[in-house]
Amino acid sequence: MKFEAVTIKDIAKALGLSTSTVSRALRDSYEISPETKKLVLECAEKLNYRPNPIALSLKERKTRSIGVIVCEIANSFFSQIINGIESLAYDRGYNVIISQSHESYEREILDLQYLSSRGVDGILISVSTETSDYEHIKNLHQKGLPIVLFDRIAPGIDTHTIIVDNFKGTYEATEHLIHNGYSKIAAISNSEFLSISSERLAGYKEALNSNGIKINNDYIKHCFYGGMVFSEVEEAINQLLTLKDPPEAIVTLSDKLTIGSLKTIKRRGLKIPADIALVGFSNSDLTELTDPPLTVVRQPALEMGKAATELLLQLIESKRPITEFEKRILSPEFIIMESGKRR
Amino acid sequence: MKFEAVTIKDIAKALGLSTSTVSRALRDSYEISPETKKLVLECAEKLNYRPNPIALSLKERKTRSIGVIVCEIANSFFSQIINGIESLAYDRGYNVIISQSHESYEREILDLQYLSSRGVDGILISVSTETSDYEHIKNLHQKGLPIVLFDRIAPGIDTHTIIVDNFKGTYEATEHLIHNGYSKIAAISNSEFLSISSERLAGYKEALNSNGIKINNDYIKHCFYGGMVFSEVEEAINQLLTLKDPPEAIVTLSDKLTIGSLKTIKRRGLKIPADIALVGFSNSDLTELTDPPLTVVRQPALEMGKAATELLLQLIESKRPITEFEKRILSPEFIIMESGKRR
DNA sequence: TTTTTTTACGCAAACGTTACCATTCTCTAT
DNA sequence: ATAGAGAATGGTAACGTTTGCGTAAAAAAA
Repeated sequence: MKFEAVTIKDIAKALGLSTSTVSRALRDSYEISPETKKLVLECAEKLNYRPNPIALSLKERKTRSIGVIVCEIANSFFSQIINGIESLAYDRGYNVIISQSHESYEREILDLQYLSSRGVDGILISVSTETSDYEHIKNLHQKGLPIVLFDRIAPGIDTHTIIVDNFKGTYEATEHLIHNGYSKIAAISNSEFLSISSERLAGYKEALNSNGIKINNDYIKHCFYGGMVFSEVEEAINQLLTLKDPPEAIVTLSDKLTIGSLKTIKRRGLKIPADIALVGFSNSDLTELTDPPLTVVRQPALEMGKAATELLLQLIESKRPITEFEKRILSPEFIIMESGKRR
Repeated sequence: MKFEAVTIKDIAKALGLSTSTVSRALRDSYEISPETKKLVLECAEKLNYRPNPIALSLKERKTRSIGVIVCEIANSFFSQIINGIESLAYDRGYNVIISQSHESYEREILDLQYLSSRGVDGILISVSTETSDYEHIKNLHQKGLPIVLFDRIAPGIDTHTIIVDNFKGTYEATEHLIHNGYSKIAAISNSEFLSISSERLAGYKEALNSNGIKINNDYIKHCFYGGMVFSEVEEAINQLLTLKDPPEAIVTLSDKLTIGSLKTIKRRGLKIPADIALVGFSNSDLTELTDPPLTVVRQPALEMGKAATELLLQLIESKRPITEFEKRILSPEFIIMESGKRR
């Protein structure tokens, strides 16, 4: 059923040449006479010859494709990242193969195995929330497969990493609330395992600290699945609001948590920021349209995707082994709207 | 730099067998004795053998990968679709290779060429807004490459298609406005070339018609880039609002148009629905949180992705040529909130 | 015992391409 | 004249796998 492609052999046969000559002519080798080259090129054009990338892959042991593993595609932040990845990969002639971990450790292992066995030239990965053991990644990396980590970093792997300044993000968000007169500020974070969680929480704590506010551990909630399970967020908010001394403001440390919190708070009939203030990470393009418009920390997702791809291709295409690794940190954008304003 | 994979040869050498025997043992051929099979299997396990899919692809002329072309990944609707595609493809052992057309005809041609030359087994495509000539798709399809069209259909191509009941979507949305007392209802649509545009506009017109409202062509606006260019939407809204007899409600016929319109209307300081009502297509997960909560037509994107993949794999894996094609139409969901309520 | 059948395996070609080595000419310099 | 160099091309192996065909040995039938 599949259509027959024109091969180098067909050209050779048509012209009465050998395949080696044709191959060399196509690659513009100095060994081939100009006339033959012209003949071959014309014939190739006429027959609409397209080199077979699979055959090339087999020979060169390169596939010109890169694998991407994220928890979820249908998430503004990650889809924007993928947009960046795809756009740069496209320019450089690489395919992008997408895999989702759905926040599952097992699935992440399978994805990784699958991609590497499919012979991708390199992998971009943002680890799943369940992942606390990084051996599967480390192993593959030690075997020589180029890997670049982005957003959610796996510690102990010697390679390029690219993240946003998470500390700064929450620091600014928290301080914004403090400057607006809040001092009872809670934080809702992703799983404690994730690098982004500790970095972001550190920013939150430091903002409180340097403004002389004592940290209250009851005000810090972790949602293991980062809001992928809505009830988790609901539960966290409920716990916070039923404390004997409930918080007056909440900082949410990831996109889904922000949206989930907003939804929960509104469903409880509370007004933002009158009853409770809310600021958090989000890359949704609707945050300025919500009620109230959300004050958010926005990550430069497109750039992150591009930068990560840039670094990965650098690793892939480098002749000699690279031992110096870059840790690129992009600055988040802090967009002030209404949801964190003074009451 | 790339790690060496274990091949069938390594196993053969280790066991003093021929590669054919090993190959057959691994495929559990009846020609191989149980003892040899056991030996081979154990050895494969021990050496951590993984079959090389590239070599297989070259031999079988199958890559077990499918290509997807959409205008933009960072769009709720399409990222949800891709989520569906990826999940089903994963289950069936296929890779998903993503390409974006960025609503460009040229780019779509390149994407298609690229994917087919990369040897994907089939393609899922939702055409770009610029595309009005479908020869590039038709050609590939006639050469035998399995293609399934979804959402934005290319006419004149004999294959499976999967769409949402676009007519019904706008019909319901428009009628909802009418039932709420509106009769001056405008429509903002994508490019006239797109199949979804005509289908959705037809629903709008029919709803007006069957409720005895005359169609006013000044009330119908087309945004060629479907809201990818924000100013387009702004312009359309401005034109509508400066008519001598301006509309009192707007139906937006795609996700980006809905969001763009909401943004524009709010920026102009108008209240929804008090000053102007707004309902439209959207798959964003934030529409219930906007101010006001948006009444929307939601497409079952995940299902669409799965269904499209299902149909494509059916095409790919079928032994005999398929001549009977399915046109699957899914029902949209109409979610009533505030933005289309009576004033 | 001899012939036939079955069992269990090896050989080699093929998928499309490239790279190394070899071969045939045609010049040029001695 | 003749070795040597250079130009232009062909032959072949290799990448990893499957598969049709061939064949030795063992088992079954005669």
